Amino acid sequence: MSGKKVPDMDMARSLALLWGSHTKPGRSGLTVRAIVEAAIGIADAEGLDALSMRHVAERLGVGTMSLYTHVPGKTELTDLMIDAAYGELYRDVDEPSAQPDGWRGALEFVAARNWDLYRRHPWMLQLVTPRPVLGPNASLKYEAELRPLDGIGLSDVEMDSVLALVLTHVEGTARVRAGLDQIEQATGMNETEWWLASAPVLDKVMDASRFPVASRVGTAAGQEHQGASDPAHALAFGLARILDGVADLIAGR
Amino acid sequence: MSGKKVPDMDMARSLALLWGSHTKPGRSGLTVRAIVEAAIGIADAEGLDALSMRHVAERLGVGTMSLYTHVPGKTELTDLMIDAAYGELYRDVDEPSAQPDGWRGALEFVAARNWDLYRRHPWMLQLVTPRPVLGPNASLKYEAELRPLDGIGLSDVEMDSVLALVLTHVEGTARVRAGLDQIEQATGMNETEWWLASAPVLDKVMDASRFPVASRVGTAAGQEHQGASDPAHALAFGLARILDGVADLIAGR
DNA sequence: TAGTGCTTCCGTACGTTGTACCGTACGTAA
DNA sequence: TTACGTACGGTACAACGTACGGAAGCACTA
Repeated sequence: MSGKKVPDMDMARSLALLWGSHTKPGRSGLTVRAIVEAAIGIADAEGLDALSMRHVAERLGVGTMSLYTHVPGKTELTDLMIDAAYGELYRDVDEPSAQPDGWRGALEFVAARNWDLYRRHPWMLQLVTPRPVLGPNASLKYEAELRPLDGIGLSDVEMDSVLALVLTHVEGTARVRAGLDQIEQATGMNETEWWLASAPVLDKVMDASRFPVASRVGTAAGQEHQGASDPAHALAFGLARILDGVADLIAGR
Repeated sequence: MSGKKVPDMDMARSLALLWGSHTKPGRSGLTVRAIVEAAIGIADAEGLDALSMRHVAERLGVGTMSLYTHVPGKTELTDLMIDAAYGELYRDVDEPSAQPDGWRGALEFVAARNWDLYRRHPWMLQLVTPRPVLGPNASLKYEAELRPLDGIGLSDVEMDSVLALVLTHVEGTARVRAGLDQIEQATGMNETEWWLASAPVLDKVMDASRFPVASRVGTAAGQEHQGASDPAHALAFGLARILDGVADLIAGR
């Protein structure tokens, strides 16, 4: 009952790290910023599984334990990585609301930007936590993505719900996309090749007599997407349905 | 260039395990089924992080390496866990299509069942891979969930897309829910307590002068949900919008 | 019944991981 | 020049998945 961590302390420490300006480099040039950049480089190139403190230290030409002088632990490092990545999203806070085609065009833009971000940094999908990382870029992201929804007939709570819905959809489809990429990299077999190779197995599994609808639809969808799933198509299709539903909500006022 | 695994071999082995009837217990009573059940018990109670081969063996009163006689490795074990969990979903293949209120009621039922499944087995959210686990229960799930969408004016590909959209939405919101539970268990602080405690920090982060919309909407949503997010509300709100959008698609024919 | 062989069981060991602990060595201020 | 504080990093520990090889029990045949 006593080994419990005190969240306040951790949070204060994380916040100081996230918001603290760049500390001066020590005698070996080691900086929080440099550590974060090295970590992101590794995660981008080799995946989150390859991200170890030893690996980061090695890339920086530094002893492993030296990292702990600047960063409390791996958890805080990943928080810093996430906030740094959020910084890539928008040029300025009005970029989404400046898009053409009103709130619909803006949400499509937001979806595309988040999708691209996840494609560049697929490791983010393994690190996202329900409680937001309260870094300097998270607030800006939230403001930028909310502005186009202001004054179109939604309540404040609805604005938040609509944005969350779109972001959850993008995250879900991006996760599938990232998973496919990871499998392809691991096995050297892309989705289409896999689908073609496992067609006979799928036919047996999807027994047409026991599962008539599944076998028919599965075959049609497989042919269309040349694989078990097509995340890019799912993103577009789902977003269109969601935005139609939001339009209904607004029109119902 | 030679250490690459041959997917076909792995797949054949996995399929044999998934579909193979229960092998007879050896001289210590060890069975694939028993191993899977023990693993699920651990993952349910202590989370996926606590699921180790040593732990499973300990629970069964068996040497760690004995497990490898019955299961090739941890990856295959988790595949078996997932398929076993899918078996809990539906009483029979017509349960979703027998729901009242047509395709809409059926999809709401499907969403609720998947949501409940993820609440019972939150570890599934950390294991789901884009390529389906081709076990005996996956096909049944697919058929059961597709049937209510048959003959309502959607093409085959659209049926698959609509189902995938709903399932992705449920998975995304359930992931948030599971994340909150995990944090609460780790810190002993529930979402509302955390939100109340970090209100001053949030006020500073969401500077009302720089981020007027974010601070206003964030406050409203926070008050409404008594926390940074409310997955159950997000599930219902999002599903309503999605189903409205699907209705538009059908009506547009 | 004795022998033979196959399968099941499992102890040991290796290479990983995050990080606690503590000694060393350097840059800066007095 | 001396002294202090901080940055650096070597070693060590517990936990992980699992390769390897020995030991032991069961089902057969002779």
